Amino acid sequence: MRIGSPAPSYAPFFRSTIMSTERRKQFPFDEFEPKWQATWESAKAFRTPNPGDADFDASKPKYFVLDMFPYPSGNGLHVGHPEGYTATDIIGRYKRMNGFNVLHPMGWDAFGLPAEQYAIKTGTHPRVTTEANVANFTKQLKSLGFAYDWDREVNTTDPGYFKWTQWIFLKLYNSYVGDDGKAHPISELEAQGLSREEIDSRRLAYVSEAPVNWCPQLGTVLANEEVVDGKSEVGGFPVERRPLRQWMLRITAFAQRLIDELDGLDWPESIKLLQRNWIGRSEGAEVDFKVADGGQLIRVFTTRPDTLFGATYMVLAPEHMLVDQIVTEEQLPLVEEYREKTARKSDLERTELAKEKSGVFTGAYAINPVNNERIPIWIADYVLMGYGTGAIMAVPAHDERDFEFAKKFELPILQVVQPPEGHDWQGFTDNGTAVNSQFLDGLPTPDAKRRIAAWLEEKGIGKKTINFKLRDWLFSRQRYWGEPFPLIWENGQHAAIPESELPLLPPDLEDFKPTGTPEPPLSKATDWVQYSATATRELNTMPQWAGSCWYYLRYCDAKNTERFVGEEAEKYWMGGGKPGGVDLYVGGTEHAVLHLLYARFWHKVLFDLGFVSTPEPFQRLVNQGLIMGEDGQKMSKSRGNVVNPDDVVNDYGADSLRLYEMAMGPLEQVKPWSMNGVVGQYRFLARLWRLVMVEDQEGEWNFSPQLQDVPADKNLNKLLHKTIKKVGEDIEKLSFNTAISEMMVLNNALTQSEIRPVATLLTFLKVLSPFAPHLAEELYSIIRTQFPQLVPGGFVADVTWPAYDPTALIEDEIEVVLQVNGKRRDSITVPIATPKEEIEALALANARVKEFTNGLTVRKVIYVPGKLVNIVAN
RNA sequence: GCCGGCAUGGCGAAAUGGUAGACGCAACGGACUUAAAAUCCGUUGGUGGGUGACCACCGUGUGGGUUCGAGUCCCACUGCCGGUACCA
Repeated sequence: MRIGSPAPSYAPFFRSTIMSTERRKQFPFDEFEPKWQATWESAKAFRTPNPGDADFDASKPKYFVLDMFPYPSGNGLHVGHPEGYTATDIIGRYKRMNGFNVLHPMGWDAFGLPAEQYAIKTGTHPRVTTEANVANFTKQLKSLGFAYDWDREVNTTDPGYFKWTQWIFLKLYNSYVGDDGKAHPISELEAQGLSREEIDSRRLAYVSEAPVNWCPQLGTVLANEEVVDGKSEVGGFPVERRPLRQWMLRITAFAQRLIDELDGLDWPESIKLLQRNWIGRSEGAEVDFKVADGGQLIRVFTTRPDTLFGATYMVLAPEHMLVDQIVTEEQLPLVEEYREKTARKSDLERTELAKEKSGVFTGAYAINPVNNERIPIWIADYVLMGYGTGAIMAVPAHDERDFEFAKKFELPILQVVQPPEGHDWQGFTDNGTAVNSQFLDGLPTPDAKRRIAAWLEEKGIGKKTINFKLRDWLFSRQRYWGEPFPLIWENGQHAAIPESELPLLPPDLEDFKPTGTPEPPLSKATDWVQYSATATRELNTMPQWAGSCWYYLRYCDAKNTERFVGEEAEKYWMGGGKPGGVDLYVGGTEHAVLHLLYARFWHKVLFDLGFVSTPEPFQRLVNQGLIMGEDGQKMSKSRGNVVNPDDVVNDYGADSLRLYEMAMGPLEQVKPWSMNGVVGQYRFLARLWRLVMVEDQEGEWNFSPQLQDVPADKNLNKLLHKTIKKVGEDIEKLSFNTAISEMMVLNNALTQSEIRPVATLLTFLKVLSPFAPHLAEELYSIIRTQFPQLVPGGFVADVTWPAYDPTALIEDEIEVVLQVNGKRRDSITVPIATPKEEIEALALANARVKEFTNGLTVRKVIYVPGKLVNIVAN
């Protein structure tokens, strides 16, 4: 394809016929933006060759710049989307211009609830809805001129994609974590002769009974996001927790690595902290308490074993297995009632509504192993079955929750920690000194912890332990629109289907209505369910997170039918000698824990099994800030403050939108939208356009006679090189807003000069091109028609980033600010090479300085080279 | 409650410990126009003074501190935004 040879011709704009709704365009972006988008597309301008391709240049370094791919909702693009996308596009284009092979792809996280809910309502197959939404999103994204390699587009609902999601699941299913903390193939356990039960209990994907949100009125299982305050979002019916056979992923086996290996990543510290807190490592000890009379053991976890002497009662989670065994006949009715009541409550109710502590005495007692005291055993919902051992020793004197509970039920409170001066010991939870604790007395808390741990271990009744808040990942959903599990059930046992049967497509259902039982909708496809005469398929589907756990890998080799990603492609794009493979990952903070933790988990499993070459997926992470509405509120349909990017593109063009999204402020910051701000960027681009083009009487744009092939004067040249330098540095720092300001300064200077040197303008366009690629491309090609000898063929997107000339930046003279006692009083302009002594002398002799030092003694003269002189006098 | 982030003109913002407010918006004045829009030129933190070029003082949420010098560093506090919530 030949580029840019025909001279431009634009239709005149008839002002009189154009109404206010269709305001007159200040430059014909509506013509050239679609033109360049089509040109880039047909020229495959942003196709990225892979290792092995004929046009692949292995000598270039790689740069993998990634956006969090969107869920293609029916609402279309939101102005929040192009914020991150523009940032990565600028980086990607800039890196290309700097000689990198850039991988900058886009795709669709397209499984999910809304399409299924729409199907239930209208009967439209989710595939149809999804296709339409993807088409709309694609059109919208293409209208913004992003330099994606569309050949690498991925879609999580595409069988060619989810074949590999299912394949990775089978890897998880067929792996376990060894003593080395790494994933290994399950075949190793088989070789050791372990039983089927033992093997199943160690798989990274395993079956467990877990509670789901069951809504009897709606006759369906609900996702967490469909439950609001314990009621269904639709209809407001009560939702119960009901245990159901579920698939779980053993992410907890990676908890420590998920914490430790954050260290090598260039992520915001706040996000690392969020992940660490989510994983929630806590060091403590497990202690066994004997049940008096019964003899059963109750194991508790505590971070404060040093307070063991202060344990005056115990609490079991209501669901705790031992409750049935130890409860006395007398207390049984109360305990039963309490257990039933808590079972009905959702997690939300248990926490948010239970401000007031509740609980019931079981009638049983336990023996405190340190002093053989009999202490009562209670059940209470403030002890959670899912954390630790589901049982605690209560030390009311030094734990807020136990303190509250003990006060309410009038249980004894015994001091065992002496706080520092000025603190009340009741409810004191910090470090202090052990008291009333026999052999621990006088020890500071950390020492007491060590001492008691040793003692417990010696007696064989406890040991140091580490606990994590992180739970295993509930991986199954009772939904239609998700990846089916590549598993079957036969004689009550599960088994994987052969890899050759992947992808396992979901059955083509026509009836999407809930089954009315907790059975997943796939159960309706009776033919599909029957795998063989004796085996049936697993009916659950995977959660939406599944597809997004590995999509970045698929981008490296999106069309590979043999492997989830080709080895060579993976090594090249994900390699680079750092822990993480993706060089820059931009997305919202809402994924700080779940998506980013799940993806890291899968990646580590794949790494351990030798399928990928780095231990971490994402080296550098940046969170873009939320864009608020013009009213400063979060954008939402109900507030009516949503801005549609299509409207902005229509009125001001894609380049204006791109520029505005970047000029708003720092990328990471939360900031409000302003349509006037868009206009500012639009005017900037229009002014730049008019540097090259002038409008005649008929409203036709012609090449400007002010643009001439003459050398730039010294000041303009200095400004140009300053701009090249600053914009390049700012892009590297992701400070796009200040880069744009600097380009505006250059633009303003050019506007004000009578003659505009064409070489200056061409360089300016190169610097502008990552930000406003359409206008840059258009003006570049227009200038080529007038100065063919100055403008080589090809896209401006393909040119080399201009190098700035440091010599052009050298100032002949510098302005030195004169301060007296830190206050600016005057400034002097001196030749650059003026020695320090001379500048100081000039400063002291300065009339204004004298005025303010008059009558004072000069104590000190501070000279900051090239900047200022501060005279200290009193 | 706990954790994190933010606080600068009328507004969005900018400032390696060194001239606070670059750049943009809005506003105001002027040029062009029959007129308006657009465009171009200029003014624009506050208070006070001067006919004027200018000058002084005050000013980065509040109060202290470090420093020759603080929007920037330290301590204490206030307000707003986000996350999280009985994790023993």
